[in-house]
Amino acid sequence: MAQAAQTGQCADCPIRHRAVCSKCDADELRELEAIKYYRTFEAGQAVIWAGDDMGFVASVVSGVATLTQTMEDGRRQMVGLLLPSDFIGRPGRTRAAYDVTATTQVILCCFRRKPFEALMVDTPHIGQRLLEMTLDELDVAREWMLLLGRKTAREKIATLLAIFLRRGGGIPGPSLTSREFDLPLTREAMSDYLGLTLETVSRQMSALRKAGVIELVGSRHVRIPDIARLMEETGDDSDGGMLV
Amino acid sequence: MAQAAQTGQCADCPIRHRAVCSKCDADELRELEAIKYYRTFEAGQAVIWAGDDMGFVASVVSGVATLTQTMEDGRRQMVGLLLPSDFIGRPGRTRAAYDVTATTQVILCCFRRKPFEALMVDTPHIGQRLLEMTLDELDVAREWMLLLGRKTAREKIATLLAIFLRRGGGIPGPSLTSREFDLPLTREAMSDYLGLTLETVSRQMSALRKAGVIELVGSRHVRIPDIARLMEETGDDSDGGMLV
DNA sequence: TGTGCGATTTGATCCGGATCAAAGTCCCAA
DNA sequence: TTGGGACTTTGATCCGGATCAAATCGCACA
Repeated sequence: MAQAAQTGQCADCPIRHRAVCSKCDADELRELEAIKYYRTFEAGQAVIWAGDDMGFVASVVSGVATLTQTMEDGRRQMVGLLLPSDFIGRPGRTRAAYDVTATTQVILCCFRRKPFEALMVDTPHIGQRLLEMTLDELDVAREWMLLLGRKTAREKIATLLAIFLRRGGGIPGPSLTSREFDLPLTREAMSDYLGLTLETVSRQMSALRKAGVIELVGSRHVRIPDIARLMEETGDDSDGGMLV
Repeated sequence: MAQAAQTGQCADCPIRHRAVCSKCDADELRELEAIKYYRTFEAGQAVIWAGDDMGFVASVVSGVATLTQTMEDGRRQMVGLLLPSDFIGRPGRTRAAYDVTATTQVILCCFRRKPFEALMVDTPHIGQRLLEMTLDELDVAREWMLLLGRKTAREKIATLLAIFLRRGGGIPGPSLTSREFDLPLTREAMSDYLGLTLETVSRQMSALRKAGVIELVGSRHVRIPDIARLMEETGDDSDGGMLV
């Protein structure tokens, strides 16, 4: 959205700018235009369940959705956090592999699968853009694996807050050292993200509050008085994550 | 390798068949041929370190290598297991993001980056193939996240053994219910894969041995007397993993 | 045939996060 | 304005896996 605003183009649908057409070439956009439609989901609503037929691919226009995997006995792990401009679905796959759930109101820009795939064949740079995005997602997944496998509960929470900070707004400059925002996830969804229980998430949020790393207004609004201080808690190399 | 043998083509270099050229079209292969070269690494040898300049992309011809991430204090997490036909490197990235290490003798089929990227522009189906492979890797990463976040130590070990079983040989048919193989990883590398300590890996291997789920010949050779029994231990839906 | 060293196993103990339980808070609807 | 329900916090206790420590195995090499 921020980028769209900067270029003055494609204000209503990020996929034009970021997901498919990095140059906004007119001809290809006309094709995409013809097969796109919008859908809105309310907070808590399921977009699709794993195993369901999925006749579309989509780009998140606004709001937050999650990708989760569930084991037979109910253990759950989030495997994707979908923020505006993120892509949902995969060409060539007709059944959803994961549960997709809106955690806030979400607007999706959908493309029917078949025409989208046909368009990809004719338009190499849609495929190129999708490759770039998928490689970025793979990097995200690998950072996430380090978090799940090796970080402590406290580091996990700090890292998640840093991720919201990074993805929610611009990159903080030297003059901007504090930030505040609303958490788009419940404590339970945070626990699904981090591989913890919701009680541990709550306890560690309290611990970070008591340590002065964060301030809480209600349970969902967070203020970070000192971003550098938060980054120290993540276990990551100093501001490595913020520089990418 | 198995597939290459089946088609009777591309016996020496899997990238021809699986990584880049799913059809083995002659013209494109000639181009690839011109920029490819082989490198061999011994067990334990580093292929490249995170942050190093990386002038090539490559396909694993034989052997096993790993992708690992390390935190400042030494905590380590494996984020990729590279088996024959897997691809290393990413177009457009000049510095390695992860440590790559050979865990057995490894032969790589390398392509110098620049010519490879140039070739990708002219040859859409190389890009398409790479997109498919990257999407598959993303699915692997997401399964791995579920393992790291939610599985018990015993389930983790059983899952890893099942992964070796699946990727090491063909898909077991109804008549083939047992299998044996050499572990390509040390206990320590297994612990880096699973987000455990090496002591826990060793203990759980012993536990599975005592329970009759596996048999050990020395510490590295494993026999699985009953694959279905092993699958029960993984925590996954019954044989879901074997059917893909 | 030792000898030394890395890899592995096993034992004892500790601790971080899970589990079980009970309040507390907030918000919406009647 | 109050009652109910979802979400969150906090407390008490437990337990799986980490940590610290010490054998044991296996093998290349003198």
